[in-house]
Amino acid sequence: MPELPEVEVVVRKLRPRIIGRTIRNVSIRRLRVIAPTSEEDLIRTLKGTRFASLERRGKYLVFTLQRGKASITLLGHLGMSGDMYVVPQAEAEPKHAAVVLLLGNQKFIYEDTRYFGRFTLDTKPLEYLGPEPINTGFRLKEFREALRRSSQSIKVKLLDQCLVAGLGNIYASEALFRSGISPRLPARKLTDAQIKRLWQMIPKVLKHAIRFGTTRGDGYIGRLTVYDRKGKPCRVCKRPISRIVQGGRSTYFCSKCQR
DNA sequence: CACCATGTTCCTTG
DNA sequence: CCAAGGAACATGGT
Repeated sequence: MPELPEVEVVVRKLRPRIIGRTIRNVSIRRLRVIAPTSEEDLIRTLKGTRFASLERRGKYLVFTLQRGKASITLLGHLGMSGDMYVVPQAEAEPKHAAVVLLLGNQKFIYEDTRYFGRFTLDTKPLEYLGPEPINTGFRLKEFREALRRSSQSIKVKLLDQCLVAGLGNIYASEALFRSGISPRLPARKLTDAQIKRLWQMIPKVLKHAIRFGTTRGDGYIGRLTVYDRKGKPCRVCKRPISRIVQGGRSTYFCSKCQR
């Protein structure tokens, strides 16, 4: 999926194109993405409302809609392969359109090849999210205490959205590389210095990705330091990058630079 | 055909 | 009860 940086880029582009616009019609092309909301409920709730705001929370898109004075929250998530954008009403729809909203002469498209994402009225997932790693709320003390309480490997722990919201498989590897920490190290074994370094690097890695892009835009994966570079020379020491599996997912790292 | 993929949730196991 | 591990979800790329 798009991780925090990719979601942030989608939100920034989407925001000016939808704010103030009214939803004239709602078309659900794949029921799974609106669960647990029902099709009837979603259509009835959204039709005739106006987009008032759009914010990002972790990897979620939080839409606020208004109908008169009443306010409605709609939660979006891009799963592994989702995207949301606005196109002219006449434009052909993508093969894997999941939800289409008619906005007068334009339409909002949520497309998702694998349909792992969400477009729903159920906002429960937001309650379990940890702090935002950029802008506000990411405190060193809380981060340190949470790591102390876990025996999971630090790489797997970083994917826990309760710890910090928005890191995914790519940026977890990237942040650990830049912090010089082995992904296999149990979270509770990190030294205070390592924790501080990781706490500092997480926002840096994410902000850098928002600014320069990595996995989106033209489908091109830009300058990632370690992710997907198995066997290629470490950009720092030239030794080949390793790939291991943790929690069923790939981790890339440099066994020399990361202890 | 085999294996891999930016995520989350549910079920099983210990 | 809790933590950890693995499968499932669905489609496509190599």
